[in-house]
Amino acid sequence: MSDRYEPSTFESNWRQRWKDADLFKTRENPNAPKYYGLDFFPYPSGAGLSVGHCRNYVPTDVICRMKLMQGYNVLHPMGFDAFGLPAENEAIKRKTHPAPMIKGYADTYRRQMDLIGVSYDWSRSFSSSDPSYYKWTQWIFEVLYKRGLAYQKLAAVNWDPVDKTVLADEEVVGGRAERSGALVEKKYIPQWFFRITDYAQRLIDDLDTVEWPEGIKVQQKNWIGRSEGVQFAMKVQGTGKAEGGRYDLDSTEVSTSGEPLTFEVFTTRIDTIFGMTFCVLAPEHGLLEKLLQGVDQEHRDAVAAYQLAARTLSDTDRTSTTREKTGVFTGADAINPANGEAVQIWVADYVLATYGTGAIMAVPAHDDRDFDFATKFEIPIKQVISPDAEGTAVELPFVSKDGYLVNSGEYSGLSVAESQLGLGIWIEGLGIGQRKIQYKLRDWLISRQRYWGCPIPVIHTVDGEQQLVPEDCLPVELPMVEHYEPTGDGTSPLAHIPEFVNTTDLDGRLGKRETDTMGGFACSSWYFLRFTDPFNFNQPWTEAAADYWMPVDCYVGGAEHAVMHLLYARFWTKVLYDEGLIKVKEPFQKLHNQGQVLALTPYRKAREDERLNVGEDGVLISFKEAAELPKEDITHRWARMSKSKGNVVTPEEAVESYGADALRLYLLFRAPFEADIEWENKGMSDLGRFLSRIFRFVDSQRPNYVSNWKDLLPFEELDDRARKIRRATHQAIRVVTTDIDRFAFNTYISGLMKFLNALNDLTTGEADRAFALAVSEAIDSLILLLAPGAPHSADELWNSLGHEEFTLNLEWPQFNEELAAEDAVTIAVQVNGKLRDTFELAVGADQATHEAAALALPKIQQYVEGKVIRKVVVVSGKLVNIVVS
RNA sequence: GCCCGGGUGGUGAAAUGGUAGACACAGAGGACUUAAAAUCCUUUGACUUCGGUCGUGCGGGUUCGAGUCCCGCCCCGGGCACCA
Repeated sequence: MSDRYEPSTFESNWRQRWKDADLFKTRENPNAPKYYGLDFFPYPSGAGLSVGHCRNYVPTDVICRMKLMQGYNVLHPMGFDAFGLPAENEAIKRKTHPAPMIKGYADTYRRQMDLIGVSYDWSRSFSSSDPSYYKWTQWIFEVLYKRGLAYQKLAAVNWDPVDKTVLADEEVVGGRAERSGALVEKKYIPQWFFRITDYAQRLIDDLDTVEWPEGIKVQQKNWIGRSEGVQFAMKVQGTGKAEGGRYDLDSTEVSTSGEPLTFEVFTTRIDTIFGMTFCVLAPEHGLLEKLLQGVDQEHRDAVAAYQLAARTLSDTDRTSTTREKTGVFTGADAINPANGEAVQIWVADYVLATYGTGAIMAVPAHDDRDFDFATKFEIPIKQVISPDAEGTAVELPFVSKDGYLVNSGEYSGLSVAESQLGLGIWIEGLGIGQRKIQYKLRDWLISRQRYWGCPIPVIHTVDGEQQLVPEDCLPVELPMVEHYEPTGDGTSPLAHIPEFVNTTDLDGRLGKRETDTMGGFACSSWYFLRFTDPFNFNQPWTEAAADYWMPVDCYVGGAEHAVMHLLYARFWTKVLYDEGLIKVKEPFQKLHNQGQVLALTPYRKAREDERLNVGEDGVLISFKEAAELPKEDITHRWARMSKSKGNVVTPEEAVESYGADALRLYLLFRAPFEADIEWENKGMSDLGRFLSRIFRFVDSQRPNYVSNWKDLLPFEELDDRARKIRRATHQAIRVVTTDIDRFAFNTYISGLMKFLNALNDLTTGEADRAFALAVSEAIDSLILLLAPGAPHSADELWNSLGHEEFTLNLEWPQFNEELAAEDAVTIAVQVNGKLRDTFELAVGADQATHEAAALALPKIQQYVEGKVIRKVVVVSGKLVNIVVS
């Protein structure tokens, strides 16, 4: 063996030997605890992996390898999120079919993952587009359907009337189709939804039971958007007789049938109800049709025109915050139930039809949006909240909830909190409304009018009824066809394949299959369950397998999935729990988000005729281009590694030039796991040098190596040097074990470096028997502690000492607190909190000894002389602080 | 605008309220070498009258003691964005 790290001479050999030995096959020893380590389900893109993608695979691998050595049964699988739009678009571009294409890409991913030595059990691998997998995706769809959680309803899509196609939100720019330039319309077509809103509260509550980054939990909570408020009915003035109440509804400014028209509003600020000076209905509000019958022609036309405009505007533009508020008066008034005053009813698109009731009470004095609107349309503004109980007038809008009511009848003088409760109860007592909890969360739209996805297992009968495809007829297979491109009429390409569409229903009559497919997020919402039992032909998983392996102990991936994937997977897990199919309510016990890998990327200054996108201060150029331009025209910036930026370093390049273990250690060492890495190839050679130092150390100590040190060391009389070697060893075991457990991989590696430095310092001079035994323990420990991070090198080193086993099959070293303990510590001495001196003290000395020793120091006496000692703080084993005055 | 992260030497970074800068990189000096590479050793926060003084984005506070806790700001990154 060499005395340096020469990856080309051994790394690929070890990978072959691991493969031949089936080393990574999941072991299921009875009585052993389990550990389930999982990386996010990747979509295998044609660009292949970059070293950036390895950022999460390597740390998960390190922790799984350590857990295995610690005696756990480890499940560490990998598969591919193959269905979905990215794959289909790529296949269309390449004029090929997505199935073979994605298979090829997945093979590349697998080859690259193997190349860096990640210990995946490939025997459990699958793709979400495998019929044997999506059969069960459909089966779970049916579970949801039967529980009333999957339903079809009309929903708006962006429709391009020229290209006759459905557009994604990002394909609509300024209300026009990016490609055709046509004014985009909202088209209502039936779409499938999952009723995730039923689970809103549980999705909030159970976040308390998982160990996730706090930021991700907050993002999910914000997304679900719970708010507490009051929903109540408003009556339209003059549209009915008063029911003996306090309102004068006999006015006939607006007259219709005689039935009072009402609409509901939701507010979180019921305390401001006396400040309501108008109401706003969303342009899509259902009341408008009736309401308009009773108003004059002029108002009717204005509202109709406004509604038309709202319909053609894209959601993105409509909700742009920079846009000035728009709206029209309906000509009708409503009654404020709090004080009986008439308030104008307006229509404006700043009120969303899809949230709450699609109508609001507007209180311009205490709401920014209402204030803007009232100012523009010269609607009265009435202050009803004041920062103090005296009712001081303040600059409006005053939106703080820290205040007191004024001009609010009998509620004047109460605090916001008190009056919210009181007014809520009053409204309920009046029978016109109730306190209510609203969520921003919408139902999950899963329909895609696209080919490359999991077919929805529904049959539409001639009577227009829906039937589920019976379980024994699953999966509804995606037909292999040559043409699968979007069709131009807004329907799925599947709708144009008669052999697919035409079928018989459960009663033997002609029926039509559902032709929408499920969006990719459905497929990735349960794959972690399938990994527990991936080739079960009869069930999605066996109870025993899921009960044993679930939940995922450690789930690792990018923070960009903070909401969507993680929320959907949690939702499905809860539904499956409710159905009694699994025993966990949450799928992922611990979650970790890796930082990004950034690469230095060249940009050039914009030319005079060029306009840059917002937030950009240069034009992205290739490295080739950068080499040709004058230096002063180029700036380099750190940008996320991606093929489109041309700044990618591939695992192949890294392994070829620096070695897989050097790459792995560099990824671990360069920065904390959660932090971004600024990539530098040189960093890999730095870590390669560290590996070389280990090889050199082992090589130099080989003559002293005693392989059965374990049997002999306990009986050996140790001198000071041997004791120090053992201390360094056990301290290293302690720090490495805890660092890997707490996901601190950078300090894991620096712990190894420190250990090696200590060993190099301690292994000088003559070798005796005690030394040889202590060094042998140190060598074994060093190799084993290195093994999760640099498995090729560890196996090579272990082998070079005459051993046959794979390090992965060895036991993880245990540390002994007594051996790791220092016998003397350095005590810091402070005077008034400032460090003045230090001294050595035996471990375990009492407080009086600390204090006496500190005060005896000449330097300290100088500082204390002539002053009164007020107090002496002693932290045993750490410091003495003398407070003088 | 709101919500999350983060701001520590020349650089990447460490640090359960207890000696700030561990571990590396880069720099400087030296050893080995004909020379280079590789390797090894020493040194490296700033200032200093060599006694010390100052230092973790800024300003306050709590504490015997604050990078760490609290309050108010500034800057950078990310998420949400008219959700009533």
